[in-house]
Amino acid sequence: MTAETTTRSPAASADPESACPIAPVVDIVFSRWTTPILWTLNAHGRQRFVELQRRIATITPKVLTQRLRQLERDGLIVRTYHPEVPPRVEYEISELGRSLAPLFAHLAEWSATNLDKVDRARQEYDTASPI
Amino acid sequence: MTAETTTRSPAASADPESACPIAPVVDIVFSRWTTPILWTLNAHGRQRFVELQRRIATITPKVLTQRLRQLERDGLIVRTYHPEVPPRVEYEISELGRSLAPLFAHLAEWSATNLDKVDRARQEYDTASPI
DNA sequence: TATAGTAGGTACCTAGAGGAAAGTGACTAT
DNA sequence: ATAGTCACTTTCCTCTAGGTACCTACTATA
Repeated sequence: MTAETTTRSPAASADPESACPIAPVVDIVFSRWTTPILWTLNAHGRQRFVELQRRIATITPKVLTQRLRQLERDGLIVRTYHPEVPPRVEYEISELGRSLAPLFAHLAEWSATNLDKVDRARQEYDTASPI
Repeated sequence: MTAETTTRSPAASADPESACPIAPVVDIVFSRWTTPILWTLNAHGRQRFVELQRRIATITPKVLTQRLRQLERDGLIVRTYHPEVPPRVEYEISELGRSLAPLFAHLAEWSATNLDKVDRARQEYDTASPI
């Protein structure tokens, strides 16, 4: 990550953050694989590593581990380790993570309303005369 | 996609899309550089290429062109070419793009409320005992 | 004895996104 | 004659996220 994210020079509308105030949130919430993980944990409740892996399926265990650690560090999920044999680890969404639910619902709503418009725009663009 | 088998096992939520219904929207709206561009166009109105480049600053002209083309194809922005000398091109947000504004506002609100919680969670995680 | 199951860790490697820098075309101003 | 402007385009290069494959400890079960 960019380690100098909190430098706030007043006149510097140079970096992408001052050009876009939601850039930090986008980094945290909408980086690669985080939305499927958060969505799955929110939809199906507390789950073990292999359950997540099975539900998302195209993610590799290495990357799943990375993303889970990152989400845990950001406080969006909670990891519970049970020192049994074989080991058992459970992941669940945190309160902070659950506070994203209305946002996700909003996004799903926009998707339902406008995704076909994007598709149509693409078709128009692709069939238009390439001047 | 996987369209070969007729066996529909109920647990076949394999691809990341079925695991996360908002994945397509995230791809369209929150891919790299798209949020700063959309935010800038929404905040400052119709702008020329160099204005966008100056406001976002860390983006290179090559990537800015790529992202603008992509957003135009998706119908989120409108490009207007004026065949003058020197050439003049103006970009503005489309109606479809403007429909994202409440979503962005929602995101900004979440950011204002919870970004410091993420920061605190990170500090806690980093200072915790690494068992 | 061998195998399966769990939750990862580690080493190596590749593809592709993105950055740097220079070029382009048509015209104008000096 | 030369330089400058705009909106890119092109070429080359780097860097890293992510993929593949294999490894760990431990026990129950066959």
